[in-house]
Amino acid sequence: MAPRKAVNQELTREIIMEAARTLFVTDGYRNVSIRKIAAKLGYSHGSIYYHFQNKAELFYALVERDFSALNQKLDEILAQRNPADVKLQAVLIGFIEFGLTHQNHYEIMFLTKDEEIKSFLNQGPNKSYEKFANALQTLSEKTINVQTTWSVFLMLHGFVAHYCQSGQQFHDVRGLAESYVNIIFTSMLAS
Amino acid sequence: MAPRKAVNQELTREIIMEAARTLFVTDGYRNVSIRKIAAKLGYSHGSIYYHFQNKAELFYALVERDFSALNQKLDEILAQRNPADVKLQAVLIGFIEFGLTHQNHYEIMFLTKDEEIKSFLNQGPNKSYEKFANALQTLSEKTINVQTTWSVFLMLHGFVAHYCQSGQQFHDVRGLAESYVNIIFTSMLAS
DNA sequence: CCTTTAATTGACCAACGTTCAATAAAACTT
DNA sequence: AAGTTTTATTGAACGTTGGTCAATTAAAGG
Repeated sequence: MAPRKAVNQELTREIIMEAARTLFVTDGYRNVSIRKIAAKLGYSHGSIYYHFQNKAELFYALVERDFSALNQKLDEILAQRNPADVKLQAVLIGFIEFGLTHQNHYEIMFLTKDEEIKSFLNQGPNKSYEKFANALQTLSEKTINVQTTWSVFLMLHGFVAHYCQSGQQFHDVRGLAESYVNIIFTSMLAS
Repeated sequence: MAPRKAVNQELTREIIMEAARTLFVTDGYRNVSIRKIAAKLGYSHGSIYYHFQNKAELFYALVERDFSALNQKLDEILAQRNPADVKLQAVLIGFIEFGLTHQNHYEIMFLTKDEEIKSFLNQGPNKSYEKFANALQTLSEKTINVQTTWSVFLMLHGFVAHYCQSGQQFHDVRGLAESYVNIIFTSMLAS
């Protein structure tokens, strides 16, 4: 009943994700519809479903890369030739910076309640947390226990979650983030 | 074109809110539709809009009471005849308990990005935070500054936000919450 | 040139939030 | 009691969403 597009460019997962990403970054998961993505690319909405099984899979494909980016960021900080305490603070502030410069991504990575999305998350959050926890253990020379490590994560999460919600950018709250991290930092050493 | 319901019971905001609340508590904002609420009450969906201007207003009306409940909870803790440090810990754990026993409410109170909902929030979150901050200031005998107070809030928020997302109940994480609060508590005194 | 496969389309579905003219019940007025 | 006004309810309608799928044709392989 319906023709097929002339072949100037076939759709690929890459092309779709590229279009989806820019919409996603500015508008967030809920305000981006499959139809808008298709319209932006000049295709019908049905074609998206040939490449992705549903909206959740498409957006998880974007977010999967963000887990890699976060993991890589942690690795880079660890690879710096700096004193352990400097690197430790860099890890803490780095996590906040990541969260606030990819707010809509962070939301899906660590904040969504959507069951459909969660079904795609797999081990992404766990793996990133493992990296984070290892970094803390290493840099503190094992002086902090798992309970404290987890608590530090939750504290950072609280900061990111709040400023995600308020919509402020990282550069707006850099100073706050630094003193927040300082409080966490000193309380880590005390334990 | 359409008749009007026989008069066994006229709809009121109260009745609607009551029906909405039970659905809301179990299913969350996004999974509760105006149509489901109306169906549960045996009315047409249009009738809801006579009593509430839209979905956001209806659910904010529910959440408004939760701000009162939270404020009241804080007042009750402050009114206890206990040492200040005991009350201080009760405030911290009380906030977490509140958040995790009203997860879908907490989400709208402190976690939503939905602009329509935010437009109804007004001073609700600020007012509750003021109460919380005052409690901290009073109970710590002014030894903590505003920056620390705000940080303590963000830390608690992180705990609640995470376990809201994971869907666990307060009684499942009571132990964790207590040690988390202890870490915060000792770091407060250190500052 | 013929056949097969792969990709695209758009009609279609169920559900959503929201609006609104039509309606009738209820409350007033006389 | 009759007439009028107000108030609450209805459901059709609109636009939008995520998702499905038979029909179709472009491209690939023979």
